[in-house]
Amino acid sequence: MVKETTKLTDRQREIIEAAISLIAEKGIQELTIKNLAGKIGLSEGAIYRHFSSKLDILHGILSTFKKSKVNLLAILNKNNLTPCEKLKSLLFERFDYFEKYPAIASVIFSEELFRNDAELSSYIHDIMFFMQDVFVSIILEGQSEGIFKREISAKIMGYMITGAMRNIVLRWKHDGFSYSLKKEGEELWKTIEILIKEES
Amino acid sequence: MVKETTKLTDRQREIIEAAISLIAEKGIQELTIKNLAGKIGLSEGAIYRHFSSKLDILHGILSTFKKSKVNLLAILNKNNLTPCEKLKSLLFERFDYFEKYPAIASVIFSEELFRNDAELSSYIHDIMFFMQDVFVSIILEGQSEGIFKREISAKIMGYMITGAMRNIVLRWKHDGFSYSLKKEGEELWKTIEILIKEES
Amino acid sequence: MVKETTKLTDRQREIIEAAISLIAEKGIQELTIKNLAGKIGLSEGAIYRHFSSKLDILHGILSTFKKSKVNLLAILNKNNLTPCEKLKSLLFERFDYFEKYPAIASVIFSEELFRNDAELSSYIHDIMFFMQDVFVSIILEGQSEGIFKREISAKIMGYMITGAMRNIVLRWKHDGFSYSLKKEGEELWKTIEILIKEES
Amino acid sequence: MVKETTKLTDRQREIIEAAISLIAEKGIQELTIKNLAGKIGLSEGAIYRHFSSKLDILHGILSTFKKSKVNLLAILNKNNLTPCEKLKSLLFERFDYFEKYPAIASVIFSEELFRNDAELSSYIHDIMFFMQDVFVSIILEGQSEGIFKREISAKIMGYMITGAMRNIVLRWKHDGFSYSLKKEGEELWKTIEILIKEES
DNA sequence: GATGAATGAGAATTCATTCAT
DNA sequence: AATGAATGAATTCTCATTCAT
Repeated sequence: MVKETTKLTDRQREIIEAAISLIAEKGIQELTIKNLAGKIGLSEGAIYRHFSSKLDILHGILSTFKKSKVNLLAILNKNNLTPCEKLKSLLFERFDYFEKYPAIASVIFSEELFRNDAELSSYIHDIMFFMQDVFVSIILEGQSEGIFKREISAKIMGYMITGAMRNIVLRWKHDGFSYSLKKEGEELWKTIEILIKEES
Repeated sequence: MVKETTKLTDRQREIIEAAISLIAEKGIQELTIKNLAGKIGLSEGAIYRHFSSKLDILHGILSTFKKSKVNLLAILNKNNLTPCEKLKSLLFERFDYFEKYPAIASVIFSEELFRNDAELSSYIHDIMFFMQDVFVSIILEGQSEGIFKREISAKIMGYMITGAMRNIVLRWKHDGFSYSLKKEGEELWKTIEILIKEES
Repeated sequence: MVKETTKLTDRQREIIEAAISLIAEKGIQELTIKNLAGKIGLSEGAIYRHFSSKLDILHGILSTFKKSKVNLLAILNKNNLTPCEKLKSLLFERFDYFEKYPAIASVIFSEELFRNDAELSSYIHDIMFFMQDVFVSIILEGQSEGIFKREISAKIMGYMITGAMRNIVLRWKHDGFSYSLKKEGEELWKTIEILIKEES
Repeated sequence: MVKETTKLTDRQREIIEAAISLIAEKGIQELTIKNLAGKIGLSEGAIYRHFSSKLDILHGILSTFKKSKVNLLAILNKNNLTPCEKLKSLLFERFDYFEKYPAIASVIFSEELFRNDAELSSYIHDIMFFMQDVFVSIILEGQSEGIFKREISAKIMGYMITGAMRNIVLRWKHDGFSYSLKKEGEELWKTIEILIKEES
């Protein structure tokens, strides 16, 4: 079993990356040990040198996702930023990340794929909920500072922002990654800013 | 092959309902002919008297979803409603529907599940995009009438609304359908109303 | 069980004919109750009103073949014909028959198709061997009258004649029944005549 | 997919041999993956490590048959042989081969068995037609040299010879391989020789 | 580390046959 | 007579996993 704290070997990283892109390209049903081994150029048996089971590989994938939480927290804790700036950089950080790793973007928004295993399922929900929570806490901060509208529900606003991100990313994927995701992110931000800011 | 226009027999409806709730409860991987037959109390072979293949059943499921499009259009075309009222009834209609058919709600927001088959995949994307488009067209209407903020992107707003709906429904499911979805819908509407309305 | 002596009903005949042409067109693997019923426009269950089992249908097919034995015997016993004339009319009778019922021709030469069931297997071998025997007895007759070469083996000659017939018919079928089988039969007869006749 | 040019592994050869004898003993309907695996003492799944599909196995069988073409061509090209000698050695070579591999003999003459798949069907027809053509070309050679009767049709003669071979082999099989096929071959040759040779 | 053969469980599907209506 | 639903066995094939080399 790959412990979360354990550093991954090069081979393990390679396998996880291959698994992610396999899912991103063709869906979870194509993530078979055979396809995975084929993609890397290993035999099927060899995979088991590096992961004790397929489930273990899926865990590895989700651990990878979890790592990106660190970036979020860094932003959240930059005290020199206003809530508005925080919100913006958070959003842009996410879109940058997804543009850089489209395969991960495809997979991270497909929670349902992991429904089979209880542990995996709660794992990915954690990740999604954490992202929402980060947004919510910034919004609350902004509301308490009086720069964001106080009458709206921060929780709902969190849902709206992460939901919109998901829709944008998945449509981007559906369109074959054919345009700049960053620009979509800027458009999203513009609208959020207008919506959320308290009239001064 | 089950034609879209064909009326389904009772058995076919029964099978599709069983399939939807199987997916909702345990995920698409549990949708096997064996489980399906077991759930209904039939032999595996018997399923094939009613659907020519498993794919055909999945088509049947998606057709069921598509039918709910009709409700949306009915609202869209109620000319005596203001855009604001339209938006509200649309939202509530959806939440009512999902509360009534939680299994469908679980499945309809899991586009990725159908990625295996190209036809199914585009089918479900159609359904999702259609819902977004309906929201967008109402928002545009409201903007042109000057009652919704003109500076925001209607498309983005559509993404935010459907995205929020999805997040709410999935969290509701994740929490075991333990509270009223309707109330969540009302909360969502309250926030949307505040955000979108032009200050008079 | 359909007794051999029993007269077939119209429906039974219809079913057997459909079965034969199904085999002729697409091979024995396509002879399923479903296909058969579909070809006639009946339900699958209905077939069992007329035959107690699929095996029974196959028996019916072979009985049909067996009936054509009668024609052969009639020729064999025409005492006013010389062995040479008998041989010729026998040959032509067969080619006429096959040209008229190409489906039967396709099937009767495919003994192997019936290998599954011991009874059917010996049945069809009977038919084939009977045909060979008829040829052999005529050849022997001709040899004893001194008009056919005495040094050749009548049995081998029988093999050669029926074997050639089979090859001609199957190639004819392979070529899509696109030319006259009768002409091929004449060519065959011309060669046989030359080969077999004693120089006078 | 097993390429024709690819050397087969030991296991592949073993599987193909088992398949051929299974067909020979009990007919094509008994050639199931289960029976095949059972005969070799493997699990069903294991078969698929060596052949990608059942069709692939059937291709393998036919490739085996095709290889015996080489022997025929070798005889055809022995320039020091007279047409008469060529014909004789060809015939004997075939009977030797069939006596050595009775299973193959059973199968090679059952073209109809492979009718299911278009490719297989044309494949086996190729093999049969090739054998006929080899006989025809030798007969034509003999006719042009004036040692075979010129008035007979070489094509028909080819049909007669291969047809007789088939009848002899299948009767031999039907009789449980209980006598020497070689002797039958000699009898056939004696008759052919008498029939075909020009009186000097 | 890596390979390749093997396994056993399970998947979708087909088929002959039965039976209530 | 005929239908339509149902069954149970069989079939091809896939997959995660194991293990000797």
